[in-house]
Amino acid sequence: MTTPPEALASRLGYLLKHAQLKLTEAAAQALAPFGIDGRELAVLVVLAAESAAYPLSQLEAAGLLGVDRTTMVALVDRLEGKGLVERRRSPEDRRKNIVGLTPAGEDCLRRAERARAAAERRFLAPLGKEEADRLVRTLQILNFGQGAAAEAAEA
Amino acid sequence: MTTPPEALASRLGYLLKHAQLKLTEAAAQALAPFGIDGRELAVLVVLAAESAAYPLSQLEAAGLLGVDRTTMVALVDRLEGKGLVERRRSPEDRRKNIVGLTPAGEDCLRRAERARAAAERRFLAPLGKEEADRLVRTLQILNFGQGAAAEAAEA
DNA sequence: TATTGTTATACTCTATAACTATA
DNA sequence: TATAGTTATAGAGTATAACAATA
Repeated sequence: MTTPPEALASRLGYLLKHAQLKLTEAAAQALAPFGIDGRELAVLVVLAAESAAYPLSQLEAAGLLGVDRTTMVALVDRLEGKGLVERRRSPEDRRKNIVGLTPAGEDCLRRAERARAAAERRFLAPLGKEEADRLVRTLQILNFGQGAAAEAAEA
Repeated sequence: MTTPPEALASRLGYLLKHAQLKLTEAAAQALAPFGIDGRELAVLVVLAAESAAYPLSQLEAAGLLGVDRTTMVALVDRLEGKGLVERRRSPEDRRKNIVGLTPAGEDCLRRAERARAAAERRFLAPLGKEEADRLVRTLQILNFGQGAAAEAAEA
């Protein structure tokens, strides 16, 4: 792409969009060896984090990820096809699919997550450590508000 | 959307994506009275800014906007349908379409740009003025590098 | 009747390939 | 031959509507 005119390069919308495109591209490259993309990794992360407390149905996982239940079907289809997650009917409510990581999924998650974090660090490298941390906090405030961002900072 | 789990809420990819979605939504609402969306406004901005120097062809405008020439066709079609831009054949090279704002387009640009800027300020309001400025500079560094971001800061 | 998962369908955004008219 | 604009088409991503199984 040619350098954008100054009139665009100072717009927040442009800056956010292209920063996200650039990061998505970097993450895709980092995750390619594992055969998944960033969205699929996010599914694995949520399933692992929440399943530690209690098993998740497709709909519950979809809610946590902020995707439609029809989108979730395709997402789980792909991950199941790769042998990373498993569906099983809930014994308590036979309408529900409990979705959990397979051992291969757990392994993929661990290694892919390391690769993703490294790509994120490389992406943020032009900023200092302090400025990078501040960016994350600032974006948390914009997304969740002052309170939620402060809570996240504690964790 | 339900609150995302902590494992997602600290990911840069998630934060950038949802900040952009939120801003796009706010901009769409602010621009609705003018019958255009943020991408169409960006086209008007580029045409106005660059046409001041010399008239732009569709392909040149597409390059500045970072979109494909086929995408540009649809974009100009829509704006021409709304009476905001005009195509005319270049006398020097009859393959080229010179694209320029109509008087209605200039008027729409002025007023819509004010509304967009106001929406952007509201979006950034939870941050202080200083933190908002720093966010923009930080994103410029991530997108264009330290040098280009410094130049943009001068302007 | 309502809910979960599923399928079919459609809509947006984007890009590739092929066509046309000009050069 | 190459370029600018156009059209047709296809691929991601997402959402709505309808259906089957279950509650």
